Amino acid sequence: MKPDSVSIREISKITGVSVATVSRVINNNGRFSKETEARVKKALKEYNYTPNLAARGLRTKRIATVGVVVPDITNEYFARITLHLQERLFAHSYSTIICNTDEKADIERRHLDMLLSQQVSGVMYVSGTPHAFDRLSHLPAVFIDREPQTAREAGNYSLIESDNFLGGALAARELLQKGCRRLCVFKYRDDISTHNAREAGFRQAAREAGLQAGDVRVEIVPDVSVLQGYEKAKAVWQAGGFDGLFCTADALAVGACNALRAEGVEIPGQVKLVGYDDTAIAHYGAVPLTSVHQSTEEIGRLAADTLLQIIDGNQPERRHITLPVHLVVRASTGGQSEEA
Amino acid sequence: MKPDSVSIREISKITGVSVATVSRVINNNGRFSKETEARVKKALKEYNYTPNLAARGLRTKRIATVGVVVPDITNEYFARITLHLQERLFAHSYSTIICNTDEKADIERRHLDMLLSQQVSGVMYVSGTPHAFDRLSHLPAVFIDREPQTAREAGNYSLIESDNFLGGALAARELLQKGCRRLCVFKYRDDISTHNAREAGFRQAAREAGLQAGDVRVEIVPDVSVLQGYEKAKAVWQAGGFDGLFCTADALAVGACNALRAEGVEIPGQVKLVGYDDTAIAHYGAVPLTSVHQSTEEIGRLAADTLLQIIDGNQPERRHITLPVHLVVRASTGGQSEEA
DNA sequence: CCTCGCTGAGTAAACGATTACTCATCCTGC
DNA sequence: GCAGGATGAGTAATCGTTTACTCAGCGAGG
Repeated sequence: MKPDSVSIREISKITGVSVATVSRVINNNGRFSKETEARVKKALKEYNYTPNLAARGLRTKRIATVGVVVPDITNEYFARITLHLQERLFAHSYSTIICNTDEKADIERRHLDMLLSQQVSGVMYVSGTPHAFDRLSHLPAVFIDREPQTAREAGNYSLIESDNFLGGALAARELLQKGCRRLCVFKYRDDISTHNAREAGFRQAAREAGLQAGDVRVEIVPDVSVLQGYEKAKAVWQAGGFDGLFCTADALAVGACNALRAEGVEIPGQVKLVGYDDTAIAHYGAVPLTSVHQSTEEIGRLAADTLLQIIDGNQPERRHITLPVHLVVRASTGGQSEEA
Repeated sequence: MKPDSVSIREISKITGVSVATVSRVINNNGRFSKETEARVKKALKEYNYTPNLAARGLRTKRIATVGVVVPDITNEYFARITLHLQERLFAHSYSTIICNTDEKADIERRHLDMLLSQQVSGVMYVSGTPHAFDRLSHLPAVFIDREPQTAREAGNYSLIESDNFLGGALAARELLQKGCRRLCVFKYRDDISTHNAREAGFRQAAREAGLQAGDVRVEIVPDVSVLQGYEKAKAVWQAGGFDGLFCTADALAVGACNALRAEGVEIPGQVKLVGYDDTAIAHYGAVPLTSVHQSTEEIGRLAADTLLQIIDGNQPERRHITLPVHLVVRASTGGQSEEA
């Protein structure tokens, strides 16, 4: 019913000032008298003016929109980060285009082409391996969780991650302190810095506690899914077993838990279990799961602020931010207390 | 490194044809010879031409982007729908701007203003009560799950939902068939068509089985959260109890399950429990949860196709689509079999 | 031989907003 | 009384595409 949207020109006609002045008032840019300002603002409100972002973007070559590239939005951890990113960016009047890549290079490529076409002012990579990073080497970018392996020379980006090494170490210490000696790690892939760091931290803590390298068995899984955890746990248990298991993602731990119980193994009696990310499933699973917690809110907030800094042309305060993590102890390691 | 992006004009200079012809080739629109086409296409590829969507949007007043308004992206059910929406829209070369409203009217309003500024060609409402629907009464829109209560006269929209009435009825029949007679329903709010329909279906099935209206107790909860389910279950149990509980969302059921077990109640021995949405937590919770399953994939696919039809100016085949649901029976009602 | 219709392609005007120039007016200080 | 700076505001070019007109050339029908 209402007019689709009035343009700056119509406001100009209505108020009797030129379009240039209207634009100046809108952007609070340049000089104009108090009266002019009042008159224009009144008209803007009254006629419900909505700026045409296409026109503005065309002229200024920048648009208050950033792309968010995420491997799987149905993963609760990623969803939470995405949510906080959006909240923060929205508060700075940026909008976000969320792209789900499913970890597929060709999908990511198409998404990036689209983002470039949209003239987005920056890109946020949530835990993604950027296969197509070269396409946007000149664009402001922030990586969350995973470091880009390629195109590292292009300078215009930052990395925000939580302390994965520490997270792995906390997991190991918890298991060791609770008496575990035959340790096992289920790690997601072998080429992701995030998960490698978790393993490294775990190993180091085990070494410090006097274990030999051979006392820690590491299994690689190709997917983060409950099913993968289930299958792998069944296989490893039947092939010799362990008394402490650390999974670099909660879903794996949940699957492992199910498999072990199906084998008649008691948790935490015979096997103790630690997951990662502290997702809802960890709270409410069959056996409440001890898990490494990282603050998605803080990650999102910092990442958004950093990207905005880069977009504004300021060097970010820090190029590489590492956030602390802590362990939430639950029944799967037989504990009540929560340790920082 | 690479040139930011070549424009149509540069392609025109390179190939020696006019910009108009280049545009025609790009859009496969109008007449041009085979040779011209080949020459232009070669140049486009070679110089890595990327269309400027701002310019195109400015000229054509429409842009291949739709807004997706969702109350809470961290809710697995919404996230799955959003994912499938995006996949489908992306396949038709539309991009999506995902907006999280947190069910807050003012946030929704700001999001909608932004979407209008972006000149999006349509809006998808995922299970949201459109508080600000009037802002976009002229825009193509598809509602998923919840029917708009206001501005209903504006004709340009469709509604996709699953059969909530049937879902409620299936839940009731399952509980009744397993011997429950003192039934209780935890319903999310009292003003949401979706959840009201679930309750209505539940009541009707109970009536058909010979129960009196008084045999079904209904409790309203203000939030879909595990905590709410926990508190409400504790209170209701201590105030008299029930032997069959239906929650209109899985999270509530998980909370209720925890509370009841904390009270020493056996599930499914003393109380049987049915949830809704069949989310991961239903599979892997402490007691695997019987739940009503709706296909997020189908909902997403249909919604996307319908919105595209409306955008293209065709009346959608059906203005109101209702999808079937089925019950997945698990331990919380003591069952193994899966019923359609 | 003239005219008509078709084909392929160029010219130029939008779309809505921003901004570099320009300019009239007024004030201030000498 | 006048130079010169400050102030407020208008003119017009521009961003990259699309598209309504226009037109030259060519083949066919009368």
